[in-house]
Amino acid sequence: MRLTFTTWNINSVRLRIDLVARFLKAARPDVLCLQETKCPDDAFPLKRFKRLGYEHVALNGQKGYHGVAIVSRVPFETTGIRTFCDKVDSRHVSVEFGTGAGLDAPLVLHNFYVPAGGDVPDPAFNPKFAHKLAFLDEMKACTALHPQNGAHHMLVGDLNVAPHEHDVWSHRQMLKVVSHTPIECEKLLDVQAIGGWRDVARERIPLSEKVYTWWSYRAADWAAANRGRRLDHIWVSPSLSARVSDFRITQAARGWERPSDHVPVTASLEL
DNA sequence: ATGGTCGGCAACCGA
Repeated sequence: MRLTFTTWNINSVRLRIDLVARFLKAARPDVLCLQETKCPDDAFPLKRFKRLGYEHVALNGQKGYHGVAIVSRVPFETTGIRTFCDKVDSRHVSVEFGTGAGLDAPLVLHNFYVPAGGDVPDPAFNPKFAHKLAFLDEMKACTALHPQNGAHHMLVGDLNVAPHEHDVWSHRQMLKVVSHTPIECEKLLDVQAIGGWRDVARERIPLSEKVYTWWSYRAADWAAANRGRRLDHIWVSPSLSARVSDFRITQAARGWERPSDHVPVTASLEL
């Protein structure tokens, strides 16, 4: 069977629910992982997702900031929420799909919203950057994110780091800009390496090619400037690497009316 | 070199 997964930082799920519906009707992923829902769980637009065919929902929201959600057409069996850096921030939710749906092994899916880290790339002067680095250190130390048993694993989300040279529009001009500083790139790649994760985008698109999933709201013309960054990621365990049959970035969504500054990133797996 | 724009929620904070 084929399962399709999308990750999208929606920057308010309530404000942009019509854009979500537009994407879901066109792309029909089986599973949608959202970040920055900015929505308490009791205000999440459940009915709209149900009408669209997404009846299974795992929520970790909070008022005003952050917030993650997984909505699915396929039932999942268990859900989990992890906290990092002793904060109650809603930055993680996971679900496990069982073999009942036709998979040859269970599949654990982690959805993350890593802290953005503020503006000043020095942890001694900027507590938000210190928090981001500590968050990445905790991800590295988290054994649940070191997939090594018989299950399949995926880790998706807005990781707020563009780790490779061509994950940003200008490596040279971004070296001191939070999201592409050497220390956070190294830490994110450490999380990836210790878990044995495969970066789906970079397994399919050469490192020499520019790839972006985010374009700033502050550009007068985002498409003309094209000063993007690849902040949104889909990682899979080695057991799934050869089963990825499609990967796409829906860049057109950045040009929709009142868009998120992030676009949907989608991978299909043959399970 | 600097400031540029969003969303939440009601003055700024976070991005």
